[in-house]
Amino acid sequence: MTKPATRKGIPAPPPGSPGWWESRPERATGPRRGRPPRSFEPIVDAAARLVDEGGTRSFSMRALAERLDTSTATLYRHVNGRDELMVYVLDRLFAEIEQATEGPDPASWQEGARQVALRFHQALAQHPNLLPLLVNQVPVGPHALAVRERTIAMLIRFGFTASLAARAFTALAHYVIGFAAQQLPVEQPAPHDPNAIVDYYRRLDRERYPSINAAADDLSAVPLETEFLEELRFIIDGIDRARRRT
Amino acid sequence: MTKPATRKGIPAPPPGSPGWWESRPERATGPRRGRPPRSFEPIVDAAARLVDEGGTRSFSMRALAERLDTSTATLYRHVNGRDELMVYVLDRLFAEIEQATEGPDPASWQEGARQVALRFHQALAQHPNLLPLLVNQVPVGPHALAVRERTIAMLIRFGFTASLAARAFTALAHYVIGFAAQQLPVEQPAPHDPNAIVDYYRRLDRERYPSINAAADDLSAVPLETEFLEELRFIIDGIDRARRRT
DNA sequence: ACCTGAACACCGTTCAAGT
DNA sequence: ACCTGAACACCGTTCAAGT
Repeated sequence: MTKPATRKGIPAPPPGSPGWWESRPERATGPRRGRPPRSFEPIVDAAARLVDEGGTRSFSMRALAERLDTSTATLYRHVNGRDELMVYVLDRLFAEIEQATEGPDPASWQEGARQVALRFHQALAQHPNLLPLLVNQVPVGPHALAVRERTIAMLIRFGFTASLAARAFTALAHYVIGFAAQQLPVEQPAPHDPNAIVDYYRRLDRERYPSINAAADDLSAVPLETEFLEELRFIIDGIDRARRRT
Repeated sequence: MTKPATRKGIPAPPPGSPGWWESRPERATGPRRGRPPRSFEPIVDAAARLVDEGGTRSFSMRALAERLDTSTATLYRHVNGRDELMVYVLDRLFAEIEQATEGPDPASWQEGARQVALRFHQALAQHPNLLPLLVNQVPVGPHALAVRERTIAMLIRFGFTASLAARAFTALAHYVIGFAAQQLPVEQPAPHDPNAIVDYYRRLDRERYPSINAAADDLSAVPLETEFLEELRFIIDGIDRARRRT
């Protein structure tokens, strides 16, 4: 576990004793500006780091307060609660994806769609512990909206109707999220063996599960990103067929 | 909240007082059989019902013990812990999906694939609170394996290679799970307005998000299952193109 | 042999009381 | 004005002690 070490054994000097105020960290050095020194953004920063390291499950307001050398009650003066905090932690993920939608148009819309989906997948693969935040939460933070807007606009420039473009974007997002949910090692600090599930399939009774067995050998040889791209091609090809129909 | 009413105000008769043993519920009426009266299965049953009603987040071993009129310590004599319990609760979902894979072969593999995916989707729509159990858990319970085996076997009978059949099944599962994660109201006992997100999009600055706005009107008119089926067609059409290449 | 009250080490959130 | 210790009402899990 990556829980920060407790300070329980090392109590801070009691209030009033010499130097107790100096021991408070991150004191504003100058006069107060518009924002207090430990305002919203640094809290989200620290929360994102904690979730990245230990997962949403082990994340706690107490651990966050500890990391920021403050109390949970102080956190609640800047943030409306754990759930709200997680909304902003999730938008941090889309800041990384946003880059993939910048720059000039790709050679084809297929290439553009592939790039956004792949970048989304890679961002999740790099921060798998953020995935649970995508369950029951359509990302509507500013970075998430930017990714959505630019991708749909790109498809429209390539001749998509607005409604098919939106449907295509959503289908891609659904696939990326489902893939991550099933294939990425979420909140398992123990070393995650990607072949464990294939081994499990292979050890199954061959008579009872002949087709699963027949496919298991093939599955094990393929790296995760190849599998992602092969399945992704299904969707992009299917979108292409729908586009030709319009 | 659907938490069962606490018995705190109404303590059971103290051990030793007359009739205290009789107040214990579900006592085996006959002699003990191989299994104790409150063994694994009834515990999973009750757990599945609790998760269905209140979600994984509000589910607790204490609430489960209360519902079964026993103590948490007793639960731990039959079950290895909350996580193990959730594995078996999830397999309950696949028992419902299994039916869709029984019976004679469909007219086409497309029809068969569509049916399994739709049934999976409908099972999740009926039990949305089970969805978080699909994050980071490839379902390997007996019913989940049966669905996997029969679907892959069906595709093989229609001329698929084993590896393409497995990839197709996985792609469909990923899509269904991702769709459910984003579109189904998970653990929100408050009335969930499916148009809320579309309204949110429509209220966005039209200059900053012109493409999102252009698509929003179309999205709102379509019922959830239609959207599911339209996106599903992308994948099935894409699988078809891959099949023709082999 | 089987069960459980009570404990242990945690949670998210709030508020009276401090400076 | 700003901060926080301590409390409240919870968790999952364990174990000594009961019958």
